[in-house]
Amino acid sequence: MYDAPHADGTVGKAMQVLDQVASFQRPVRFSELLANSPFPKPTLYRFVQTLTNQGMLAFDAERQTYSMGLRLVRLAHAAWRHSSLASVARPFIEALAEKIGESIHLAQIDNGHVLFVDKYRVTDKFDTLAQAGKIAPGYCTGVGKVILAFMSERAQNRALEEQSFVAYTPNTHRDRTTLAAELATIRKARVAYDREEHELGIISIACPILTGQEQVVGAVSIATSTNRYCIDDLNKHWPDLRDTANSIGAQAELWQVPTWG
Amino acid sequence: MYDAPHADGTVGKAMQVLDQVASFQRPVRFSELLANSPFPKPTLYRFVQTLTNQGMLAFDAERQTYSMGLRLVRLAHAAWRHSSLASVARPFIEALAEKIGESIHLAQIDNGHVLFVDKYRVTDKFDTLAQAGKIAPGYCTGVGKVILAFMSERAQNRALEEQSFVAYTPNTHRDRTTLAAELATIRKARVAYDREEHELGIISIACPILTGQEQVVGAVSIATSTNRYCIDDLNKHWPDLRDTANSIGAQAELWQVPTWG
DNA sequence: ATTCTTGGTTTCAAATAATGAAACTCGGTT
DNA sequence: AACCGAGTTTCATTATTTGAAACCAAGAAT
Repeated sequence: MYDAPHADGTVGKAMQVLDQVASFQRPVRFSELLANSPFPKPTLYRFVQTLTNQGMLAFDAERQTYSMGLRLVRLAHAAWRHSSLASVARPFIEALAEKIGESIHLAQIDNGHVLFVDKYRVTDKFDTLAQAGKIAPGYCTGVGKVILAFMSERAQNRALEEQSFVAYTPNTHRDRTTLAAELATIRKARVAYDREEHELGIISIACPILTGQEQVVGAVSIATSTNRYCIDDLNKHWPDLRDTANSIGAQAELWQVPTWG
Repeated sequence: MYDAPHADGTVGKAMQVLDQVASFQRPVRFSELLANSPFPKPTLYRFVQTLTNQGMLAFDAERQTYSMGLRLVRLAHAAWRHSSLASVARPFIEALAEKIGESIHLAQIDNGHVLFVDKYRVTDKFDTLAQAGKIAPGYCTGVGKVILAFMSERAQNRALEEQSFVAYTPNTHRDRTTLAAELATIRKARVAYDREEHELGIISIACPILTGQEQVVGAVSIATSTNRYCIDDLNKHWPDLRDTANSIGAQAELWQVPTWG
């Protein structure tokens, strides 16, 4: 077996339980958790208790179900402001969105996953938490592919290793080889396209957000629907998108210093 | 001393550390944490290590600082959708905002704290994470006071007990007695006002969100600036605000059942 | 150069907390 | 009345956490 996300101590196990609860996309009963848990009944029981006490989980006594706790919202607020690109990126994204009038996505890497940290929709402007925090597969989204393409070889391998390829649409990559080929191309071209690979009717163009030393920290994309535009149309926005990505990258490096103002 | 959020086990302590990092509103060095930590150096060190491994904290090697980790954003996404009123409340808030054209706030209680879970600004519509997750003092905001007023006596006492009164403006309540008097009034009137008690120039009107059994689950408010409107103007919107709050309360109870659709 | 500090990391035996098999409780069956 | 199944508690065993002390590296002071 591979190195696995080996539990570091009790805390690690507890976080594992948190993840498990989150993975059900709905309130969940203890017995359901137990069914796919590596932990024996009393152990799991105590974890769930503790986490509920701590406000990391919420227990609905009425329905005897657990869901994620509000304390997480409080903590995530800080995370979003200090560890995500979103706060730095907002003005740039806003400017870009105003200019071209399409939805803009901002994504980051979280432990191999592509994590959406912000979203600007033309219709209702920023729509953060409803969309942010969502995770998406890396191999079939614009932002995901461009991030993968610019990862270090080591990190890329690790990410691809544990990737299982689900065919969301006829265009979705089905295995590692075809994907690897495209990633190489993307790295050269410095731009990635999603040609209805994740959802039929949705296409996007994505650019990497890089540090001075060419380290990927995230990606921005313009997404649209095929009944409005085609890839070639999106391509016209490439210079703007690239500039936005660069500005965000530059700004991200400058920041951090005055974070404690 | 009072009952304190007594650590339940190792996990509880780790969460305490998370809170501590969040409480600094900026990336923080290990030594700074150590300075106000109840834990001895190696213990704290290991917690911080573990949490970083787990993605609950993020370590900036460059600057040797810790901040909140992105994993929290992912987890909070689920929390927000399943445990907060926000997802249920959105359509109602949106409707109200459209109708009256002022900012709407939605707040909930998280372990005694008033937690903002959503915010709709006229200018840029929803602005969730930038504002949501923020905590605000209960005794000097509209939503806070109305929530306190409708709490059970026990819960209210506990909340007030540990409240320290900071005088943000000349209008802020300075002690428990004057506040208690107003809370009684609020409970009767079923509406609370913030008369520039938290920030000069900002006033608001707030209604409680109640369950069928008159349990507070949160509050909605309309906020505006004194150079646009006065309390009397806000009062004209009271019926609309009350109706919105009631609708949200009703809807919140209906929901939960089909959460797993 | 050499010594002192300060901030961070590691060791290791003792103290503590987590563990899980089994037993128990409590509604709701059969 | 016996029987479930889901949830909860016990308690002796085991594994983890704990923290005093020692260590290390890199600046600052001598």
